[in-house]
Amino acid sequence: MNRTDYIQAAEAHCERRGCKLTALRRQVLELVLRHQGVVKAYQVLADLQKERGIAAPPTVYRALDFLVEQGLLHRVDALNGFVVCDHFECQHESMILVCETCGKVQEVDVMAALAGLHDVADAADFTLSRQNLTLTGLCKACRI
Amino acid sequence: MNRTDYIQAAEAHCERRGCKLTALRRQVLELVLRHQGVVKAYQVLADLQKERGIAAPPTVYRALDFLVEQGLLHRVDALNGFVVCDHFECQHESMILVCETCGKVQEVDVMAALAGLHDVADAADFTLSRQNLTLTGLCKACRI
DNA sequence: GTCGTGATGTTATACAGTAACATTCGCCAT
DNA sequence: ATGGCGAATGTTACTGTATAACATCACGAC
Repeated sequence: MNRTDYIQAAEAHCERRGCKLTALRRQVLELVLRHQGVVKAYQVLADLQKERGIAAPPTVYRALDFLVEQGLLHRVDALNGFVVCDHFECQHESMILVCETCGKVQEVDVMAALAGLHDVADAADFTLSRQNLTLTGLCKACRI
Repeated sequence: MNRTDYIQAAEAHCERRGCKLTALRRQVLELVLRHQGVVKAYQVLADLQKERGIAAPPTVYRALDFLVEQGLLHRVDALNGFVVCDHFECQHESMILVCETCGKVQEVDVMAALAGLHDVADAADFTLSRQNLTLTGLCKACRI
């Protein structure tokens, strides 16, 4: 899916969920798309400032929070960053793999593996929220 | 295991690993133990200042980093916090469950479930680091 | 119109973490 | 003992991350 298609799909996705991908939110989403991998909020802020003059932290944080809420982005806690989700349509939980060496990120579907975690949580009388796991390790290229 | 026993075991644990649980590090560990659940670095800093007058952020961060390295604490990325590990002796990977409502934390052993995650990662040509997962959800009490 | 609601702008500040350098402490080789 | 080394701690200052609180704007419902 190219960038334009993605944005269009994202817009429809928001519409279906009863909210709007406004101009600002779209602009922030585009800025995140332009990077590959994890982006930091203040990087987005800097980019945004280049494009539209002044902008303050709350502006980008509000947009990023919205995009995460809609499932268009995932927050990567371990890195204080954000990464695009390219399958926001389907409801799969997923696992985000972050390479400790090169920083590259990949997202994989893990319904099966997560079932095991849910079992363990159930055994501990704990109900997991829907969530995307972020795990760190070494990608193929860096492992060599 | 009570607090005193824990500290003693922790001290021995460090000794075995060829490093020292110094007075400062022990004091920080005690401060973390005093809370239940997740503690923030600046909370520890404030506590430390109450006990010994001035203290600066690097002082507690260095101690916390050391304790995490020794396996005595886990970092909880999602909360920018730290939590005591009560089984630092065994090498199990574990899963930390954080209740979204009451903030209580429990740690459970999940070798089996993690095996599934490792399989998925392998399939993606990705080598996971040893790590402790942090998942959010609702604990028994808050689910009602 | 105007009112309510949601989005955005603005200011200021709180919270989190680290770089860089100074100082102290414990140890041990001489 | 002493001087020198490495690890730990102290100190200053800063960078990065995030949010509170309030002002303003856009726009549809009535």
